Amino acid sequence: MPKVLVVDDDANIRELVRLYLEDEGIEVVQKGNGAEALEYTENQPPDLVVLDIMMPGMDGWALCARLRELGDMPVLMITAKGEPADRIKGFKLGTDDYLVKPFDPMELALRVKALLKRYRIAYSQTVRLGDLRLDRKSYHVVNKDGLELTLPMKEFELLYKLGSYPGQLFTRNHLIAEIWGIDYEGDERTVDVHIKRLRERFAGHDSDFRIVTLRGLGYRLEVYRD
Amino acid sequence: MPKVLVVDDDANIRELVRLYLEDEGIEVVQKGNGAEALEYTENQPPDLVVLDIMMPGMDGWALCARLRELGDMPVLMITAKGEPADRIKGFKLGTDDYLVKPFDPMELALRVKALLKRYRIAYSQTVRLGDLRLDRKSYHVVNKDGLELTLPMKEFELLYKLGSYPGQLFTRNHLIAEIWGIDYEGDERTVDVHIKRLRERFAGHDSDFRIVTLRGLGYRLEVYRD
DNA sequence: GGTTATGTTCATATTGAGTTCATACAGTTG
DNA sequence: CAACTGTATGAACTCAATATGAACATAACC
Repeated sequence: MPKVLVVDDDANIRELVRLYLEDEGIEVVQKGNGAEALEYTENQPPDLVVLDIMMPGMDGWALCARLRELGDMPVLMITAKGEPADRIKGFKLGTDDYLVKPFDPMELALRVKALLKRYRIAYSQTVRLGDLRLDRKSYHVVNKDGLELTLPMKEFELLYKLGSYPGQLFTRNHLIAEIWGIDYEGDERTVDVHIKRLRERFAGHDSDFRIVTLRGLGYRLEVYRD
Repeated sequence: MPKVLVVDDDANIRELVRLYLEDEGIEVVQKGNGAEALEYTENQPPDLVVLDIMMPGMDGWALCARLRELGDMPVLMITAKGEPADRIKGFKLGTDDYLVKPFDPMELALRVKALLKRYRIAYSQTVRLGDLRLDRKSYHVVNKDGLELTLPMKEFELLYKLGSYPGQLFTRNHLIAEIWGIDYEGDERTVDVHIKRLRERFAGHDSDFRIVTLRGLGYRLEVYRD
């Protein structure tokens, strides 16, 4: 899950951006000023920065350069200035893309995704399991013939998680922490039940994968074909 | 109906682009080389140009500049080169957006639409749902037989939004942000009520679509026929 | 002003995803 | 091959999320 740092003094805009990016399965961290953004980036550099160039008492261009020194990540600029001169200056400094206010948040999301893709930052909305495709946008499982299957949320998340790292072992705790949240208080056996349901759901489809139990350890998904 | 000129030496790519743009209600004119593109533009300048920068025996950048002299329309560049230097050059010449080959034609269509919107080029916003057509200009829903149905604004916006991205999941938050505005303070359940009204409104018409609930997630519109 | 159309809120009914539980089964170990 | 431990499974149960009907509020219209 890629992490995007959004730097803007306007909390409304930050929230707007967060909403749209999170819908795309992108983690969003918000900072309201350059100092906080720099401090955060020093410790935990994000994968990409969305930066409003016009913030009070701050040189956005300098901030951009400093951020890139720290993390060397792509930066998408937001600017209210539409003058070509400014845009060019931004690009010279190494901005990777820009948007002019007021912008369509959907377009922002599209551009962020395009940047992540261009910079090959691990990010995929979809997971492929043989002929199956898990689409996180629609929570659909689609097979090659276009047959669709809608899974309940937990089942989908579980299969998606397992399928994201085929062959890798996941302990119940790990799965619970990822899907149910770190503060889940319920029974570990719940995972078993969802695994069971996934298994029987894909039993007839002479599957492209199977979920293997590692006794005493957890589960692992194995893909047959590719 | 906006008109877009597509300039590329590869007829396959031109066709691909045409297909996707026409689906969006955009008229497409194709030219295979710069000379033809210039000649056409002199007489009937299009609203926007999609231009492949890498064509044999031709300086794409010069062509871009010449086209803009003639019509001063936005230009979307397609390029196989990903180097920053080239991108900057493109932007200096006044390119408004660009895509790197190989590109997702859907994304191209999205960007073209965004550009048209940004440049306030009249663009009838319609969405097709099977035999239904949602016309955002009149807030009318028209079926194949020409029967019209005027929806209340919120219902229309909701159906329009869902129908713009069929199959895609929309959270309530997302829908509220888009339709009611980011600072809407009201109840999330309001969305449910409008969904319900849409459902019963189109219940009898053995519909072209249906709105599916994804429990815990949101809603999704599914189209049956096309 | 009266009337209708639209939008929102609220109370209640309904659903089904998620969880728990009891039991059966399977793998492991001495 | 017991005895034990971990997992599978079917079914019951729970409860939050959604659907729904209706009241209410507000804007548009005549």
